[in-house]
Amino acid sequence: MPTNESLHLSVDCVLFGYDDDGLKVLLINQKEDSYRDGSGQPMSQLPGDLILLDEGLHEAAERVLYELTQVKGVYLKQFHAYGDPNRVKDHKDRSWLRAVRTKPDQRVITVGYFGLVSLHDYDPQPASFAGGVNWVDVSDVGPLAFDHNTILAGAIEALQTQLESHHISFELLPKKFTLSQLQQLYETVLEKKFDKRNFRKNVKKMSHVVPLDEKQQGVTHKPAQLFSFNPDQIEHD
Amino acid sequence: MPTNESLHLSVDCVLFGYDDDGLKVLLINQKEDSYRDGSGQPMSQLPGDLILLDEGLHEAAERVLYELTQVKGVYLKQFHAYGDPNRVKDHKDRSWLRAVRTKPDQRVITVGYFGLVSLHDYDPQPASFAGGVNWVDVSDVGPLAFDHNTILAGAIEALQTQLESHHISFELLPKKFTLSQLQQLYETVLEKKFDKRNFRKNVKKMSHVVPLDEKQQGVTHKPAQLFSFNPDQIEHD
DNA sequence: CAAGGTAAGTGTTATAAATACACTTTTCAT
DNA sequence: ATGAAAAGTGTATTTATAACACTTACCTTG
Repeated sequence: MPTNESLHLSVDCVLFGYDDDGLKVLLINQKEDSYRDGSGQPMSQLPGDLILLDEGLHEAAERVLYELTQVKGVYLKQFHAYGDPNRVKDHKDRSWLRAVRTKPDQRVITVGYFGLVSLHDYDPQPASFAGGVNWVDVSDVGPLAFDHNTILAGAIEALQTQLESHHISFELLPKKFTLSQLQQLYETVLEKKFDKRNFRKNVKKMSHVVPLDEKQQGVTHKPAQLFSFNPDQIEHD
Repeated sequence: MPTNESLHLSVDCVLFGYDDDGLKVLLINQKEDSYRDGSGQPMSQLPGDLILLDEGLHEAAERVLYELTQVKGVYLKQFHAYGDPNRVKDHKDRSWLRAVRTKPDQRVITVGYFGLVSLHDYDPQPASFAGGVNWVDVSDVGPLAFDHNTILAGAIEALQTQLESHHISFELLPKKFTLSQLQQLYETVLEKKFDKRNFRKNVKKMSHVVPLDEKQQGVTHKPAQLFSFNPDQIEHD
């Protein structure tokens, strides 16, 4: 039985997009008709690619995302490497690999990166050369190719952990945001409710969240005070 | 100028060993005389190896440690992947690579694992086929080969973070331990002092630390109560 | 066998952080 | 002018953290 002669390395990117409508993840589904799951649905996967010989891991993740979304400067963070020798050998994944890779049997180790973009200000215009590119609500994600459900779960966990410890929430919000938006973001990502008054008390202690001389406009209720992040105030690691 | 034609993957293990004497890390120094730093000192490095084609990442880390220390069942956790294209190309590292690798110019991406062992009960007997194998106090570690100082720093950070969030302290302690030993472990790893009474108050709240009907013996002072970890009480992720 | 050395063990008070909880205000729409 | 809708605001309670010093048990030695 012929097995892999060599070993390849890829990055897979879990790009989270957030707007008032929820937390989404960018998925692509392959054009190839043959690549469908049992029920004939085209199967989705995380954007990823083999890394080039002279590029770093972070660089590779940036390239993958740029090629897909044309967006640069996305916050990106490595969270885990996945190296099960059989991670790309599931039956359901074979047909697509045969269609798209010269060596479908090669073993691929992948390094997972998660990225954060705000979907408020603009839509990162998925460049859809690779087939359909969709933002899918994280709670509506169905079965993905390979071990991509596992990778997504790892990314969500990393995002939850880091939302509290590092100051990354602003990567998911518009430049100017209300405290209710900030609270909703926390509630969505961490999947729990916060008390409004207590939440705001805590925000007041954060020196990197600064109130603007500006109010929300065009709403049918009392307009909220706008805030922004002051990057200078963020303590880095 | 010929550059890498292929890309290889290794694991590097940061094996932490703890005893009443401090936190150590297992380093190997290469036999090859040629492999010395500027001042003629033999250079040390973290134990690591290319992964085999049919083995998983975790498995590979287990193998590397088993080959070096003959110890199985070590707590092992992946913490980061390092993939700078030039990470093994530093001048200081070339001579050894030429001596030991068939393709010294190949690019190597490495996945870092940290491991924890208690040095109280026994000495894991470094199997020294690979040259000198030494436990070095983490604060005495000098310059290492490749980017291994960076990797070590990453491992220490991961250990610090996880000592508090996950319950891994017992991996570094003898099966039966005193509260003073536990406190010292925390103080050593986290590099800060704790108040004895407050520390013990907190430990009493941890259901996975259980008092034994047994006291310390052979000490020249009031013998301490012994405790152990109850693995059933540890909430897993 | 008494005295001294050594680390173990123990409680209280003060300060800070987290939680629980309900009404008033501002704007827009009708 | 009225109603709808979300913004905005304060206090009291509970819980966690922090600071702090003396007594106890065992071993050693003289």
